[in-house]
Order: sequence, then C-alpha cells, then structure tokens
Amino acid sequence: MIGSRQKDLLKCIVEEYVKTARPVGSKSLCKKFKCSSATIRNDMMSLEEMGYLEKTHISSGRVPSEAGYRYYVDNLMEPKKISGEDMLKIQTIFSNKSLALDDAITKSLEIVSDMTNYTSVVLGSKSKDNNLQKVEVIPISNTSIVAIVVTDKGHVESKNISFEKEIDSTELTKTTELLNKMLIGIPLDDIPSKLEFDIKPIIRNYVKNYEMVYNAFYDALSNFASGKDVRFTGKTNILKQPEFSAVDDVKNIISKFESKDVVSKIEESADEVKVYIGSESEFDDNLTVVKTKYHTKGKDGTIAIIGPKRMEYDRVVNMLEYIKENIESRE
Amino acid sequence: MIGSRQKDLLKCIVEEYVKTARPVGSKSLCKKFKCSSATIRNDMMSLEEMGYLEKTHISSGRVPSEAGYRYYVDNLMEPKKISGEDMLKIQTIFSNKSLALDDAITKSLEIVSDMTNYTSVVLGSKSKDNNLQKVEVIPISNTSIVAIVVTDKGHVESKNISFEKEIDSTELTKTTELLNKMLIGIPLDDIPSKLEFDIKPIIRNYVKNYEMVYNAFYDALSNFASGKDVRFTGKTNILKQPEFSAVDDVKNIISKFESKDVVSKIEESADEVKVYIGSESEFDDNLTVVKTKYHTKGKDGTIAIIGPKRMEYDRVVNMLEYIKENIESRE
DNA sequence: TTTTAGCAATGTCAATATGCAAGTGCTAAT
DNA sequence: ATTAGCACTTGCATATTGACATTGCTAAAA
Repeated sequence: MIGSRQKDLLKCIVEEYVKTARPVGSKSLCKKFKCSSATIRNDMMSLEEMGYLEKTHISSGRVPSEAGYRYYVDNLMEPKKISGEDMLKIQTIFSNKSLALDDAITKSLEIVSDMTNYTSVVLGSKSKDNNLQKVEVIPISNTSIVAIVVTDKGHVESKNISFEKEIDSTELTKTTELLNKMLIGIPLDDIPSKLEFDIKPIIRNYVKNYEMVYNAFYDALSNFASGKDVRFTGKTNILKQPEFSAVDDVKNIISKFESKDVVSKIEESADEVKVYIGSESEFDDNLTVVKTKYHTKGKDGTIAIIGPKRMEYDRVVNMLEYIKENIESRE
Repeated sequence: MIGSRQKDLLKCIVEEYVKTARPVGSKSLCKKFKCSSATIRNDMMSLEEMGYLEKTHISSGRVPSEAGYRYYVDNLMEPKKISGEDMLKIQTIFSNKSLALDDAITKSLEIVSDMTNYTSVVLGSKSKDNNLQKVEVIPISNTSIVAIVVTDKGHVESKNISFEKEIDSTELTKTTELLNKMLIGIPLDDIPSKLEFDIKPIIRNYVKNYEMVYNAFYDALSNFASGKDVRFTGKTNILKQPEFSAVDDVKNIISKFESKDVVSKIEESADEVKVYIGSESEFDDNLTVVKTKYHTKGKDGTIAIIGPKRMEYDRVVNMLEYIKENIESRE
C-alpha cells in the first residue's frame, strides 16, 4: 500500500514536474521533507515499483507515469481556487446578455486557452432535442432557390438548391406550405423518415415534377439533422509546451486536430468534468483531454481542454467546472 | 546577359531541385549537356553572379534563388499538360450539376491537395456584388428571435438575437416589413449607412422600444456585410515537404495558417493565375502562393495553392488554370 | 525497523575530434 | 571556349571525452 509520506511525495513530484518539465531528483526534495536524499530515494523506488513513477533513463530523476497522474487526479489533487481576476473575466462574458450563449462559450474558452496555453474545443451538437420550427423558401432565380430551416432552439441552416428545369413558383409554395404544415414541431432526427413515408406520397399527387422538388428538400433537411459543429481555439498553443520539440510529434498532433474523426474523439457523455490522461484520451498518448458535457435548455454540447499529460490539472479542472456552471446557470 | 545554354542549365537545375530537394552538383549534369563538369561550373558561377542560383554552403551544389524561381516561372517553364486522369476527376466534379458550385470548388481543390501534397485554400467573399433579397424574422421565444438575411446571390446568414425585455410581435413584424420595403435590392455594403440615416429616423417614430430592436438588426446586418469565408484543405500536407523538418518552421507555418489576417494575405485581385514566390507572397519567405481570382455570376472569390518555394510550378499553375476555367464556364 | 552517509555505476549532454564524400574555384593545358 | 587536375572547404555521421546528475546498494547509525 501507498504510505502517507509517499502520497505527499507523489503529489510533490507531480506538481514539481508540471511546473518545470524536468525530471525530479531526490536531492531537490530533501528540505521539503526534512530528510536525506536516500530516504526520498527509497520511497521513490517504492512508488516506481507500484507504477506511479518512471525514469527517463537509469540515472535521471523521476517523472510521473500515466498511473501517477491518474492517482494524483483521483486522490491527491486539491481544488485550486480559480483566481478572482480570471473569474471576473469569465463572468463578464457570461453576464453580457446581448452575447449569444454560443459566442459566450467560445469566448470564455478563448480566455482559458490564453491563460493556460493549452488548446480548447467547443463541440455543439445541433440536432439534439431540436424540433423543426419553420421551413422558408426564398427564390433566387428561375432555377434556384434557397431553402432555410429553423429549429425551435434558434438554429438555422440553409442550402442552395439548383434545379435542372425552370421551376414553377406555385409548386414551390405548395410544397413549402405542406412541409410546414406537416413538419413543424417534429424532432430533426425524425424528419428523414417522415419525409419519406408521410410527405412523399402526398406531394406526388399534387406537385408536378415532384421528384425534383422532393429530392432537393430531402437533401437539405436530412443534411441538417446530422450537423456537428467543432470550434478549436489556440490550436497551436499546445505546440509551445516543451514536450513537443520534435518535429514528428508536432506534425502528428496537428494532423490529429485536423482529422475528420475529431468529433467522435472529443465528444463526452459524462455530466461532470472528467480527465482522460494519455492513452485514456483515445486521442494521443501524449495528451490529456479534460472535458465535460454541458446541458442547456437549447442545446447540449461538450467543452474540452487539450494539453500535455504534464498539465496543471487542478487549475484546468476548476476552470472548466466554473465555465460549465456559468453556461448552465444562464437561463 | 543570360546565355542560351545557361537558360537550359537554370531550367534543369530548378527542375532537378524541385524533384529531389537536394542541391544540384555540376557533375550530375555532364551527361545531359555533353560537356565536362568544369564547363557546367563556369556557367553556374555566372548564374550565381546574376543572382539566379545560390549555394547552401561553399562546397555544396547549387540551389535556385528566389530570383531563379522567378526567372524560371516567367521565362523557362513549359506548360505541363495536366494528365488526362486528373482532368477527368476534376471534370466529373464540376459536371455534377446537383453539387453546389461552392462545394464543387472545395472538392476540386481537395483533389489538387491530394495530388500535389500542397495546401489549398478557397476564399469566397460573401458581400461582393450582393444585394439584399429578403430579411426574415422567426420568433423563437418571448425574448429571442432569429433574424435571417438572404442575398440575391443566395447567401444566407442568420443571427440569434436576445432581448432584455419581452418583445411585442407586432413591433417585430412592423420592423421587418419596413426593413424589407426599404432595403431590398440594396448592396450589402451600403446597408449600414442606409440603416443609420434612412431607417432609424422612421423606426423611431412608430416602434416603441425602437432602440433595442434597431440595435439588434443593425448588428445582424452589418456583421453580415463584412463576412469572408476561408476554407483550407490539407493544412498539414505542406508539412510533409522535406524543407520543413525543423520544429520552429513547422510551428511558424501552422500559426500563420491559423492567424486572423490570413484572408488579407491570400486574397487576390488578378484575374489570371499568378505566382508569388517567397517574400513576394507576403505570407512566409519559405512558401510560394499560386493563386487566382475567379469570377462567377453569383460570386467572386480566390483559389490558391500554398507550397514550398521548391514547388512544381508548371503542374500547379496548370491545375489552377484548369479549375478556374471549370468554375467560370459552369453557368 | 527506519534513516542516513558514502560510493560505484550508469546515464545525459555538450564540446571536440576524426574521416569520408561531395562539390567548388582556380590554374594551366588543350 | 573547354577541359583536366588538384587543393580546399564544408557537411555529416561517428566516435571520444569530461563534467554532471542521479541512482541503487551497502553498511553504519538512530
């Protein structure tokens, strides 16, 4: 079992390493623990045997292992009160009522990125719990229109639709009316099937060229249902961290940020703030992702901070909690 | 003056260096020019004195200088017919009429990115020559609405607007009607001043709480006028090029791609395909930007390819020309 | 039983040396 | 105008070295 002084020691080593990015030697901890370096070394050895510490090479100081960070986050870390100044900045953003919630979230995470030098991500799911509020059609020319779809949560998507042949405007109006009559209030997810099974049979009967019109709307509406929206801030911040001084690492991380499946890797289902260290992150073994789901009337989403494993866990966790609170308490 | 064999030599050196990324030595060119390495060296020396070649160090082979590339592009490069296969891919995209032009452009540049391993950019200006077609207002709740603005070219922008107090729906309708009556057909650029000087005096008289409503619309509409839309493809492609093997270069380039003023650096005013080498690019001394403005009925924009100075100029220029043609000939 | 002092062992890191390969500039001969 | 020959310069990859940090172990001390 891990002893009490060993816990203190592990905590010290993690925090020291987070601060300096250099392996921590036994000598440097003598004063703090009022004992000799040999004693520290003995404890270090135990901690290493338990898997909490590692050496970069045989005669280096110790560095926390993934398990070490894990233990630190779960058992040792003390909540670090977010500074008054930082708190104020974030609060100011959220109390500015004229700022749309989405923008407030993005802005607050920009601040966190700046303060921490990590990368932050906002991931909003558009379709969650959204019902169709209105379909609008605006004619642009004889052969093209813009279809606009609005949900009851205020999300808007538009699609330019071009037709092969000239389109009759009364046909369009009819179709639009029909769509509005039958689809208002329907959850976005249900729309594709509703279109196929309820609308299609009707439209076929009283709109000529119905296929052309129907296909266009089908495209526009079902596209909308699946949209996800990812916003990174400070993508390059993380590259400033000293652990990423090798070209390949840098390229690797950047290309992971650009990759298509970023959404699935970041999306979070837990309601509390959770910490995924290294391999736990499913993202990159050298990175830690701290994230949480937020939940508002209008929208669910994920906010996340991405940094090196050597991260200021206490600070980041608290900031994220604070932002989550601000998001959710803003009615 | 630059002699005829020297021109051939410069051409060879550029093309060889583009292919191999290694300084070109005199010996390697003997066979091709049917003379000894010493002769080549003499010519190389002249070319160096004229500023077209450089050495990386005193005993290395030669590398084209910026002026060398410039001369190559302006005088030596032969148009390299784009391969039938590549041509087909691009044509297929553009002939698919159901794909919106915007998407076709993006897709075709994705292909170019893949084929060349450079980075491509599409930059569309939203406001250019766009006139307001319609303003729509959709109520979401008692205190919030979505304002939707559509232009005659089919661009759509929406903005969520929250009000401090409950909003009267007839007030909104009145305002919307007024806006539509007075603004339809007006170029987007002129809208902010029109709002301020023509609309404000009227609205003040017959809408109570007019300030709240006015400000919200002012925000939404003037924001719209200034939007630009940038889409990168293959941001990390360029990092695969061997010249970017130093961490700092990589970080530097990535942060330039992320920076806010990317638009102004990429935007092009010339109608032909133009090549900006190194410092000419105003972007980064180690990069070349090949770009052109395209012009369609609906929209102007810029397409660009970003690569190392050591770029396959002939190939890239031709591809861009081909895509430009495809864009513009698609009525 | 726990802690400590002392010491050999082992690794990093930076500076220095060494040899090889590539390619040049110059000179004198063709 | 071209060429052959040669001394010279540099990069690069590979060892060599010494200074330094830190460890593990052992045996003595608390």
